[in-house]
Amino acid sequence: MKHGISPDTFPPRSHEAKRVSVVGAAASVFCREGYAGANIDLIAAEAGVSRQTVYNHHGDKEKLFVAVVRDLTERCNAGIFATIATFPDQPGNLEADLIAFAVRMNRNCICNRDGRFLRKLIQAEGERYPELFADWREQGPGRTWSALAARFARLAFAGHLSIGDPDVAARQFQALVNAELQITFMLGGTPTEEEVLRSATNGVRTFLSAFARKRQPAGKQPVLAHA
Amino acid sequence: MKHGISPDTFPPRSHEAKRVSVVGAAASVFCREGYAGANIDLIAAEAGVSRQTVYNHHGDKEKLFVAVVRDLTERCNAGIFATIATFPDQPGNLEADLIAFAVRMNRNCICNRDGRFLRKLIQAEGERYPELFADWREQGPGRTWSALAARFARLAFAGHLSIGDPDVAARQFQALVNAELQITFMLGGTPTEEEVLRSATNGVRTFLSAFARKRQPAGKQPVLAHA
DNA sequence: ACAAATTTAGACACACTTGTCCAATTCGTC
DNA sequence: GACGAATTGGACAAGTGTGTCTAAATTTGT
Repeated sequence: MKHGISPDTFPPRSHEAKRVSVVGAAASVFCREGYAGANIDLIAAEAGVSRQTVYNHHGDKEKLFVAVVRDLTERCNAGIFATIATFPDQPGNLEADLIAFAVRMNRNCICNRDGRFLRKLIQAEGERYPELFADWREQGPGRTWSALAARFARLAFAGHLSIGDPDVAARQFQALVNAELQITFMLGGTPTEEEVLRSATNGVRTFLSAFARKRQPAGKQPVLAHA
Repeated sequence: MKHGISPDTFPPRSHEAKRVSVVGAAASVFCREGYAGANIDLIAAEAGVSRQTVYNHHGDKEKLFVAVVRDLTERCNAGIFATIATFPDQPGNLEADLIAFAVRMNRNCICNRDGRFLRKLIQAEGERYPELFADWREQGPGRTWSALAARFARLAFAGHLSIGDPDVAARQFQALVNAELQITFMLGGTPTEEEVLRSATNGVRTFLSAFARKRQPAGKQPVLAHA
């Protein structure tokens, strides 16, 4: 059964496939039940492997937890940076472009599986494993905020916005755009596409009301006059 | 020892005092360790009572957890409404008054012991006990948001602000004022007085930039020109 | 098809936790 | 000082979870 085209992708497939399957199931169970409440047997069952395989691959409950956090952190950061790369540097319609960007950010980074899981793990276990989340804090918020701030600074430099401190503006943008999703996030739920769009729309409009450039060529004001 | 003035407050003191002591210790341990990780022996030790006393008073781990949540919800809501009562209806200096209000809200409701504990319990166990947090959601966010929105509506009606939807404005006010505290909140920390003040100041300034009334008597613009 | 590595199911020891029971002690009240 | 209620510390059974071990079954590479 080694003739070129085999239905299973690769020789070392099952092994690696099981590893990621275990990490995925572990993320789900750790988030649902908390670290203390998580049960290795349940993780193994949910991953479709035996308990012994879990121990063979990751050795320990705590090591498995660390692997889960590292995995989530890595994928979440990648997603956030990929989305920041789609920031509208030369906006046609500033309001519409920023709303679309905010929706992308929410859908691909904040509300997706990895984002919700990582957020919950940080909230639940962040105090108990401070050193574990240190590199999340450095490479996550530490880098993404300034990356986003740089994009807003460029937008201001190009004359589309009037911003005092780009770091503050970036954080306030995020806060405004998620303002109406806080309670849903708190309870671990996933907001509907419509809720995301409405929160983003309201947030971007307020953001632009506050940061629209003060002096602009006559007759070329950005379109904000909906509400 | 029942003569009017006794050093210990009341006849039925020890009994009730122990009850609240247990609930307080339980809140602390449930938050630190999660429901599954919380240990009755540890709660008893932290409350300074024996394990049997915990069972005598609350009967069950789950009943104790419910008592903790009810207690926290009640006190938090009381604090929030008491603070909303101090909303500046007739502001002398709108910016300064709103900043002071935001700082009060943070210090007395969001960052204090009860606020942090309740938030963490909701985030950690909200999915697993949906019915338990139902009345929190109704009487907590459900009422406090509209109470705050009503205050902003009055402020707009009196001509101090130009607001489209008061509910949206109230949520965005909260989001802006806490924008720079999100990461600290996530990790369960307590921001410093200075961080609270800075976040509130930046948030209120942006809020007023967005919602300052559009037409105002000449020469009476609110003071926003710091940054 | 064969040999090596991996996976599996089950049993197992060990530790921990919950909730109960009970005798001894302490506390509040008269 | 004495009575009754509450509290304490400890022992206890039952259940659960972690991590290890083993022999059998399966999969993988050659």
